[in-house]
Amino acid sequence: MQDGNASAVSAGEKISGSREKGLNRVLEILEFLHTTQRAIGIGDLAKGVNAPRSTTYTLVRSLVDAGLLEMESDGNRVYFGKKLYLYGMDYVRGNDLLRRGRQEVDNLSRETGETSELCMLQSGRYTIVHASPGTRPFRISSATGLQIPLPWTASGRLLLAGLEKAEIEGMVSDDDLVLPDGRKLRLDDFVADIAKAQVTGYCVTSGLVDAYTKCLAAPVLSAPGKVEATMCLVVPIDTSEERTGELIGLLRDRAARLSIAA
Amino acid sequence: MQDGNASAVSAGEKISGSREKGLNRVLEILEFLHTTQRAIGIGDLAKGVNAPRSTTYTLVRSLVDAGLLEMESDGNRVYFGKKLYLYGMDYVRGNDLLRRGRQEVDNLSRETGETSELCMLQSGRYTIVHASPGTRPFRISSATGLQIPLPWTASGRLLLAGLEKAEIEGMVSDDDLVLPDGRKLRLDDFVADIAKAQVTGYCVTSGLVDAYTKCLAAPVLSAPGKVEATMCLVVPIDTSEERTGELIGLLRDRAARLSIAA
DNA sequence: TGATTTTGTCTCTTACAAGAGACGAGTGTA
DNA sequence: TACACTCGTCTCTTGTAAGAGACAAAATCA
Repeated sequence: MQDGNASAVSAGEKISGSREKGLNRVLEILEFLHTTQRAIGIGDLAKGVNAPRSTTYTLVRSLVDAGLLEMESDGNRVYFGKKLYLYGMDYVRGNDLLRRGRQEVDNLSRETGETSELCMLQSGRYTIVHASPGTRPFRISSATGLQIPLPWTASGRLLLAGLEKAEIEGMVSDDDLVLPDGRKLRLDDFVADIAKAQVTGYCVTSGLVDAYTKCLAAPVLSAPGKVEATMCLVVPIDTSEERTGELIGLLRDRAARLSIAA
Repeated sequence: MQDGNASAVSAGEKISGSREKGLNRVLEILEFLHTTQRAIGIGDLAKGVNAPRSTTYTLVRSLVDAGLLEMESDGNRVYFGKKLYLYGMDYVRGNDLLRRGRQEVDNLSRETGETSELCMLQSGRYTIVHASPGTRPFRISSATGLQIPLPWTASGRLLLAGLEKAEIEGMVSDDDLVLPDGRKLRLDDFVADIAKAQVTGYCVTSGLVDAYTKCLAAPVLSAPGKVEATMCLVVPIDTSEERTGELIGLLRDRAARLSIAA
């Protein structure tokens, strides 16, 4: 319900930018930096998150002092800091699934030569948590941390397994149902896909995110029925039936291996 | 000057806990979780950071919603969340030195079999940014993210190269000068060590952190004279002169390689 | 079983942080 | 040389978030 805050960089946001809580501003700043993926001047940052300049200066100073952000050597632009890296490593350490998942993904893409990813739900959004590029001449795009509408992906269909239709509806906006090429998915079809994927224990989508790839995904379970993550392979759309089948088998095997330990 | 906030879990903190800014509370919470290295109940968390319970609940909810923290499945305890991991990866991506440094460290410990580390200053504190365990039967302790008083380490002597004595004094508390075994270092000796290390271009300390290891370190420069990081090897204290020399040579070579690109 | 602590939620007050805006010092650019 | 920027710092006001505390419900203990 109130996850709207995180989602939009500057969406509705009510009428004006009345008095906003400092912490929220900070969360917006972090999210903004995450999307820009580069250091940015404080003035621009203020514009970007739609915050008053004076406030932004104050907050950024706090964050820099704390080490969550770092000032570029030019003394103006800022980006993520070492502290966030350390906290992130703490997260990895405390999270078996992620640690082992990264490993498996790296193995998988080395063995198959295909792009491989570990995906999870991140506050209601589909997120590529770790990606390994594979060895194809054309590097199939996909960066760690990227967030994509659930209906565009095979993993999305697995991650929502077991949820009520109403819940699914709540997590998918109308925009999400519009594919990159302009086609519009029907929510009912999406829900049906999810149910089907849950039964078959894997999912394949073709030409959804772009016209040249298909996506194979298998679920990683934390408890019977509870999908914690997915592993997936992104392969050229003209990959043969046979090889696709092999890859799915391999993928399901590795995903199942990840599922073993709680 | 005001880095005191991060250092002490519950130190002086002035008389009472008058009205504290939400953001600061959050920073304390993160730091607290970083030191405990495990999920913790919200009540305990409030105690730990010395914050009112009601406030803590509010802040934690915000952070969980934002994905910076995650609620354990028991629905009470919290720990770092996926978002922090993603931000951390952004940091790595945007930071050539760290990315390549991790690589070099991993290589180095594989080649030598010794524990190897990449270290940096983190808001005035010595921090092990990345560590690779080596293959010795006794795993020499050292975890990523660990913070240690500067005077206890060889790297510390290199990282402070070029600073004025006054600056050094400001970054080193009296407690920092007391070694784990109770011996007390003289500040002047420490300052002298730093000057010497700068000239020789490497540093070796024996039996400082513990009686069984010595630490070899070499500086990574971001600009002529500016020490950005150090690489170091932690080896048994009885390692021969000859092998120590070899290792230092190797270390300096790799550190220099890291120094090349800005 | 009742006594005691802990947990999560709510309400109300006021101390104080967020924000508006002014300012002087830089930096282009016409 | 003026003009139009942006940058970093300050001051003052007021809307509001931090905090104290009360509660019911759940858990823990004896």
